[in-house]
Amino acid sequence: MIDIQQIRDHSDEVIKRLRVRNMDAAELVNSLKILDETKRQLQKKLDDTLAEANALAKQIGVLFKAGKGADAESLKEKSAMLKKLAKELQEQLDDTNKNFQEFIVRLPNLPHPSVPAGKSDADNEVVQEAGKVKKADEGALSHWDLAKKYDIIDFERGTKITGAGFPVYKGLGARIQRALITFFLDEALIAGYTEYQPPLLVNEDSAFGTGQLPDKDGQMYHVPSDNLYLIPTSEVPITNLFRDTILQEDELPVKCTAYSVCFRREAGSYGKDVRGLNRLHQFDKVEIVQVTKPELSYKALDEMVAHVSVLLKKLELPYRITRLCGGDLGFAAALTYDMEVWSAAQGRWLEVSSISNFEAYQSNRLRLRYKTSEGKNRLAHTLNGSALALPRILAALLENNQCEEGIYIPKALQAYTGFRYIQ
RNA sequence: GGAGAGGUGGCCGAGUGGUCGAAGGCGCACGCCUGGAAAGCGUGUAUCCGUCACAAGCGGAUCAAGGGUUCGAAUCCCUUUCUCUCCGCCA
Repeated sequence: MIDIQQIRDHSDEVIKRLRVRNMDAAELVNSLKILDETKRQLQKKLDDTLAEANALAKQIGVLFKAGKGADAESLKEKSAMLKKLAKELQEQLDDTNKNFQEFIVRLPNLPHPSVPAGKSDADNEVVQEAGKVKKADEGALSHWDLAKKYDIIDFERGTKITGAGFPVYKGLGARIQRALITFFLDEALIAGYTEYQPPLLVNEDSAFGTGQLPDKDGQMYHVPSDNLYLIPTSEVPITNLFRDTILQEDELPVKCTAYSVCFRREAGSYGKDVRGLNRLHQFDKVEIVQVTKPELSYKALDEMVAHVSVLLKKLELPYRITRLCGGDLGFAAALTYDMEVWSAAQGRWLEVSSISNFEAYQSNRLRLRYKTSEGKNRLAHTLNGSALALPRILAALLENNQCEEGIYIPKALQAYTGFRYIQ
C-alpha cells in the first residue's frame, strides 16, 4: 500500500499520478487525510490518558507499600475513570483505524513517470522488438492441432479428469515441459538467483501481503476447510518469505527463483483467447524475485528484463517488450514490462512474462525493511517477473517451429530435452 | 486424530501480580589496551505509533495472538494459534 506520508505531504501529486491509471482519487485521498488526522488526534488523547493512568498506578503502588492503603482509595476511583475513558478512546481509534485501512488498501501504486497514459493493452508502448516475426505458411497448424498431431498434450482427457484448462502433457510433451523448467532454473542460477521450492498453498496473511487479497479474491482457488489459497504464482510464497523482516543492508539485493505450479480461476474468461494453451487454470512457471534498495530497483528491473530477453533469444523465439500503460498496469506495480512471443499460427503476440517493480508498495504491506548503515529502517523495494511461464512458450515453440521433420527444438533446449525434434 | 509440555529481545535463558522493555550469558558494534590480533576491560545493542525537523528529548504500545480479572499483568483466567514429546495414521 501507499505510504501515508506521501498523502500527508504530496496529496496533489498522488492524485495527479493516479490519473494515469484513469482513476480519480481525489475523494479517496481527501477521506484518507481526514481519517489520518482523526487517527492522530485520538492517538494523542489515548496516549495522554494512559500516561496519566500509568502514573496513578505507580502512585497507588507506592502508597500500598508504605501501608497507606486507605489513601489509595480515592486514587483508585480516579483510575477507574481514566480506564473507562481510555477504553472509549481505544474503541474510537480502532474504528478509525479500520476505516483508514479499508480506504488505503483501495489506492493502487503510483505509476512510474514513464508509464504511458492509456486504457487497455492496446495502448501499451512497444519498447523493443527482436527476432524475425514469421508469417505462417499456408496450412500452418495451431498449437492445439499440433499437440494432437504429435500426441503430446491431451486436452480432452484433462477436461474429463478435472475440467477445462487442465491439460495433460504426455510423452515428449511432458519431457519438453520438464526440460524447459530445468533450463529456466539453470539460467536463473547462473544469473545469481537462489532456488526455492515454496508451498503451493498459502494462508490469508500471505495472500494479503502480496496484494492478491482483498483485490483479486475471486482469482484464486480457495480451500475453505483450512482457509488456504492455491498460489496463482510463486511470487506469493516467495515474496512472503520476507514478510515482517528487517534485512541487513549488505544482504541486498536478495535474488530468488522458484519453479512452481500456478493455479488461476480465470473467472469470466472465454473465447478464442482461452483455446489450447493460451489461458489455463493450472500451469507451470519459473519466477524470479528481487528485493533491493530503493535507489537500485530500476536497475534491477532492467536487469530482469535483460535476463528474460536472453531466455527468449536462446529459445529462438521472436519477441517484443511492451511498457504497460496506466490502464493495464497491475494494482501494486509502479512499472511493468510485458514480454510477448509471436505465435505464428494464431498470428498474434502472447504474453509470457510480466516484469514489475513494485517499489515500496508491497514492502509497506509486508513490513519488509532493511537497516541502513546509519541504523535506520527503510522499506525495501520488491520486484518480480516470470522467467518464464511455460504454456505460451510451448505454444509458440510448436507454432513457430513446425517444419517437415516435425517440431524443431531450439539448440539451447536440446541439451535438456535430449531430442532435436518432436516427431 | 488422542495425551502431555511449552511459546520471553538476533540467539540462549531468568523472571508467578507492582518501579520489567524485561536479570544473566552469547552474538554484534564502538572504545580502551596491542606493533597487529586474541584475551581482558568499558560502553552500547528491539520494533511500531504520537509529538517533532523521518534529530534529541518526552509520551504510548509490544514478553505467540485476541479477550478478561486488577488501581497495576510477561506473571492470574478464557479463547485461538504455533512448536515440541509420546501414541495413532501415513507418502
